[in-house]
Amino acid sequence: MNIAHNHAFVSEIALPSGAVPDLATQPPPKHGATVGFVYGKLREAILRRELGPGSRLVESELTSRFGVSRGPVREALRRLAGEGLIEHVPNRGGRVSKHSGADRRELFRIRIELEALAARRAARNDDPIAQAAFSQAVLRTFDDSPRHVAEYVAESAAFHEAVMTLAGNKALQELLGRLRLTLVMARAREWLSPDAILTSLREHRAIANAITEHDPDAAAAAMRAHIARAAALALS
Amino acid sequence: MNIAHNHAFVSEIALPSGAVPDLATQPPPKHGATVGFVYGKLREAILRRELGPGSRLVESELTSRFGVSRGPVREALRRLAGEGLIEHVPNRGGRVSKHSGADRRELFRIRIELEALAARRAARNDDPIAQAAFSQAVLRTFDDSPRHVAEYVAESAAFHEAVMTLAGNKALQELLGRLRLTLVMARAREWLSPDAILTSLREHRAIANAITEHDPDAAAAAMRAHIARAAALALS
DNA sequence: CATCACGAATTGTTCAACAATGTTGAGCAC
DNA sequence: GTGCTCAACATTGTTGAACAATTCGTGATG
Repeated sequence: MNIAHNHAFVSEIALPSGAVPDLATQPPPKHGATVGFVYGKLREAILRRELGPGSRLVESELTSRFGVSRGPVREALRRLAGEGLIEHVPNRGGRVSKHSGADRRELFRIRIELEALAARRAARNDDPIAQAAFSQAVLRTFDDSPRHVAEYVAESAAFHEAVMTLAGNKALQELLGRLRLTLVMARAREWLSPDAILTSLREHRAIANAITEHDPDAAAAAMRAHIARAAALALS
Repeated sequence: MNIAHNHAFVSEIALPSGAVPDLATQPPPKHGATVGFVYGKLREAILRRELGPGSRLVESELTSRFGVSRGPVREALRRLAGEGLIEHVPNRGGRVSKHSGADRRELFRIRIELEALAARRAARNDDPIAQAAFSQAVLRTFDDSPRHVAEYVAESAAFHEAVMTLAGNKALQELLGRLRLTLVMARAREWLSPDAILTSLREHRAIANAITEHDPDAAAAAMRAHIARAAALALS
């Protein structure tokens, strides 16, 4: 076997410097956490693009790199495959998924519908406790001070999370979480300008207002517009 | 351990007669198909309610019953858990999921949005080949002769499949397939009267017409109405 | 009656082996 | 050189046995 093949895990990674990812160093945690450990590490590596699209994920590589046995590795791979982050071909193992532009557009179309549904349901929620929690959670949205990109990415995730929570649809939350959109969103830094951040922030505000004013249609429409605009930016 | 516990797989099943499910008899198929085999058998048993909600799924039981080792069984269980058919509690194993009425309503709300999106996208598709395939696939819809429930369930699934295909959104198709709604739909026999079948059929027709006439809004609206009505029936 | 230790049942993980499949590359015919 | 066959080789799929860790019921103990 040739060199490139044997060192796939290292050689196919596109890293700025030659540093090998520190996937190996940590000790695998307690009993019952091994699968999650491997899953999390791989997921991170994929989202960070340390494992680029198309990279092979060879079980023996992973076992030695993480210091765990094949069982948990296989289960972690199955899980990643179930979420679409890797593709699994029988007898040929897993590779990190590649996503075409069309794929990403499809994903955003779905996300628009699901998030709009969440906004609509959230606006319909009349539980005062949940409402209070929501207001609390979206407080930051009404702060105009500038943020760094990383800050805003986290803030935005929290906002959408809050809407989802107020919507009170567990299945929806779970589904959206599993949507491979993570792959696209992970590159938010690349297209989020200070201007774009401000626009997004204002849109968040409009959505939050529509929700607290119990206007489902307005909330859904605002959310639609918000995601559609973000999608256009992300897909450009 | 007590009797009920050791025989959980059999004793907790709600079967009309005392017949033991024939899960054991078949030989596990070829290399590379073991996980899928176990997964499929379990999925079937769950959808058939041979494994009722709350039933425990003990690994050792399954290994002996299917004649495979724990590895594939665990992977099949993880997969079922990923799709929400079973719940997996660390160190306590899997149980068949129970779904509350609220859960089912949530699922239908999601399905309405996703199917409406599919109908809208399908109506927008202007590829003549795909259109021809669609027309071909939905031909049966325009046949008024009566059907048995089982026939119609399959026919309906094919119809929605055809819409999804014409929509050309793989992610959507996959997502909807994974939606635990299978659990609810599996009991369609119970609430599908001949009248309900006729109504559904006419709705399918309306949807198909809107799609072939390239009217996205009408198609989406018709699909919404169709699913909403079916949901109301299924949730009653 | 609370609680605590014990043990059985079960899951989580490891390890070593082998079977089945896919891939590669060298040699061979054309 | 091109295309083919075929035999290593790499990798996945599965098995089986073992052991560690965790949960839970139960009975002893205070």
